[in-house]
Amino acid sequence: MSSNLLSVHTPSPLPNISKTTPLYQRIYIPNHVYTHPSAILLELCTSVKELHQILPLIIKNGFYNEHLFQTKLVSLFCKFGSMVEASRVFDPVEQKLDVLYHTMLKGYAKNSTLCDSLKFYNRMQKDGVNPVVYDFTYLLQLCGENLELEKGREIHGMLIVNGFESNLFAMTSVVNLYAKCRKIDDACKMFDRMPCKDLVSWNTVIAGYAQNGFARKALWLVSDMREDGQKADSITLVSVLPAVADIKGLRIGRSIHGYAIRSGFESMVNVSAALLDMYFKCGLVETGRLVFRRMSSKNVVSWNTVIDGLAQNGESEEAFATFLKMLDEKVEPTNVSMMGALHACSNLGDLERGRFVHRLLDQMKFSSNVSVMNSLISMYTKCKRVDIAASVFDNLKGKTNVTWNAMILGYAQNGCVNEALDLFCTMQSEGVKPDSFTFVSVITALADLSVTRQAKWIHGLAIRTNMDKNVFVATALVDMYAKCGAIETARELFDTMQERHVITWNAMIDGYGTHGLGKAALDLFDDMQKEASAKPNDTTFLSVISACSHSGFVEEGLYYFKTMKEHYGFEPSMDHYGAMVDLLGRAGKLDDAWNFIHEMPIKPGITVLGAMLGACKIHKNVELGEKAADMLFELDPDEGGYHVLVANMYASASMWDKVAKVRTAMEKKGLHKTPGCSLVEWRNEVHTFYSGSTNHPQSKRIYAFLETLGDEIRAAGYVPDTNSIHDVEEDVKEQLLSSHSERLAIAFGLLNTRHGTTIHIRKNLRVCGDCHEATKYISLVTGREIIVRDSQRFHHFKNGRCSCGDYW
DNA sequence: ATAGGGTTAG
Repeated sequence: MSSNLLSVHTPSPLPNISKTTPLYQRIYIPNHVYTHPSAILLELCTSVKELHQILPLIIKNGFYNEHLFQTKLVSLFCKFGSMVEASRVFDPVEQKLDVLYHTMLKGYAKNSTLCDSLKFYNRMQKDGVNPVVYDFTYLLQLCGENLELEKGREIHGMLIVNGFESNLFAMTSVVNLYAKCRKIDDACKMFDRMPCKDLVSWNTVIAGYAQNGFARKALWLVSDMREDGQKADSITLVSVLPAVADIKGLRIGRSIHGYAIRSGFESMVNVSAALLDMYFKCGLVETGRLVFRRMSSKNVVSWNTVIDGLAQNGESEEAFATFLKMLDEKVEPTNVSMMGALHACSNLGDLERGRFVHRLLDQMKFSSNVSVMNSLISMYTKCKRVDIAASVFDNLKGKTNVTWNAMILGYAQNGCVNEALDLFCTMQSEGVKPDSFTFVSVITALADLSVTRQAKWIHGLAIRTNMDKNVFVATALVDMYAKCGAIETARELFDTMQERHVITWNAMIDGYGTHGLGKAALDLFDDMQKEASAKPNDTTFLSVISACSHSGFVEEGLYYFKTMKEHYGFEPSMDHYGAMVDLLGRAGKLDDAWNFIHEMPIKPGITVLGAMLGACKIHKNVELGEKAADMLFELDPDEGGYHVLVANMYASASMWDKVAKVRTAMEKKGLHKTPGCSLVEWRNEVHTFYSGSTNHPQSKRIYAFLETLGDEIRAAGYVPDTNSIHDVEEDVKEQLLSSHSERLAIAFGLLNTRHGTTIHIRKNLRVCGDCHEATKYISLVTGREIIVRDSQRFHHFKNGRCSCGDYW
């Protein structure tokens, strides 16, 4: 027996004794009323072990057969989670009081399965004990937690049989049961039937609506509740604030905050955490910071909320710094803290700090927490290290469907389509059911690949598993078809969707944009503005502006940029500025683009300067191009593509010494030109061609065909643009150009498909000017339609013209 | 009897 348990003679830990305390629990000491020491000892117990140490004392004093001691013992064993010990006390009792049964039932409900609890309930009935309200509330709570709707309905029935139909407590539990089982209409019906309602029942139904996605209804109920004469308490606030966050109802959120301050609930950690979360979800970072700073008491939850809130609002540097500050202030991090820190590292793409968190969570024994490990996998894939992610994945025990999804998505986002598909199959063979997340990941991977056959396969699978009803999945399908060049199919799917989300509209608008169908994109955007269910967001405007850019709609682009800022109040991001520079630059308004860059309120980033450089290359403006390149390389982009762009710009102006300089600089930095690669699908197989490659089985035939084709298109008026090549003879230059990967792929397609078949090509880089010109003529002389998807957009070649109108 | 930070999607 531990010494502190024996030192009960000090009066301080004694519970107060009231007039209703049974006499046999008291002993009399002159001038003082004290509880019997054995009872006090029981009160002080905190574990089964300590309880066993007290037991001999109780037996020695002859209290073991006292009903109250028996009940207390059972209740304590139940509290400590040991139903075996509780039964050991319960079973031998000969004359069991009803209260002993009720205590046992509570124990079962808290510690055991629903099945065991119901078994005990049946035994209790057989023994002739009448159930009390609490028996039902505990059983219903258990049903709610385990989403056991059918069993819950049975208990609801039993409760009516026993006459508790209008009991406040019982009915509140019933309302809670239906709400938890996502039967909010039933919950509401029961709530309406309640003859009188108190704060708890109002809170229950409010939380029910909030958790079932009916945010506005939840907010309505709060005012109904106040009309009913109930004052919102901290639980009401904590229940309703997530609903405010759901609908980004800042105004109502602020007024709730005001009420929290006036009523004094704001000082409660859980209330202020809910407020914090609401502000971050509404995007009010500054207010979030303020609330956090003002919090008089912070706990782990408050820290975690701020860390993740910052990460979600693009303040990942600050999020990570906050995580470190939390460690510094000796707040013990939880799994949620680790996930927040990993989230920040993912956003930053910072492998170094990501690895630091990995080491930390190994030390702190979080490696067995699946959720943390899922975030870890995601972090490594976002930092482009699928290899490390895969090793974490392989070694992880107790994978959930989320783990599989994170890994499949990781592969998909890193261009490892085959690995993603393989894992998708393995997942199913191991009996893990793919969900909407899985489908979105796989569809994204296939969109990248643009293989029609596989596109149809996953679409079919989505239909068979009823996944196509999910908005995210359906949107991914729309995006995939658009990326496969099947823009009409994408639109058909879009039109048949029952529910459309902002992202659905964005995907379709973007699809039209990349196909050069600017008019269709803008028409759709008009439709969207008429639709009440989908409000445009900042991404919508990015798609709209880039659609204008691809179609040369300069005026319209400028108009929508203005509308976005002034009418919709969206602050332009770096991507928006990039799209605007692209819009002006592509259209040849290089000076306007350059001025635009200088008038930007933020420092131009890589996307902006890259767009400027690209425009300078197209329009052969070396002077501005050099300036843009200088600013760009100061930002140190780790991509070889920009150097190649500069080199090509100099080449097209025949400035060969400068070309050589850029090449040397590239070598020094260890950057390489990404080799050009084109894919074409034929007879259920994907054929890959690299620039100048001769390893294809049909290689000889292809090159021979290209030569005759070359003669034909030259006869039709094609003039090779050999300006961009130096150091070799004219005929070799022409040969080099005609062996670009897309030409090989096109030749292969023409040779192997029937006349009239459209040829689909997928290229990893931007189509070069000469190939673009040549393909126009090829479409003319062969009478074939050729669709090329390059890294920027689609080109539909038909009758000697391209859909991009030479805007690309 | 009521709530309470969180893992994968564009």
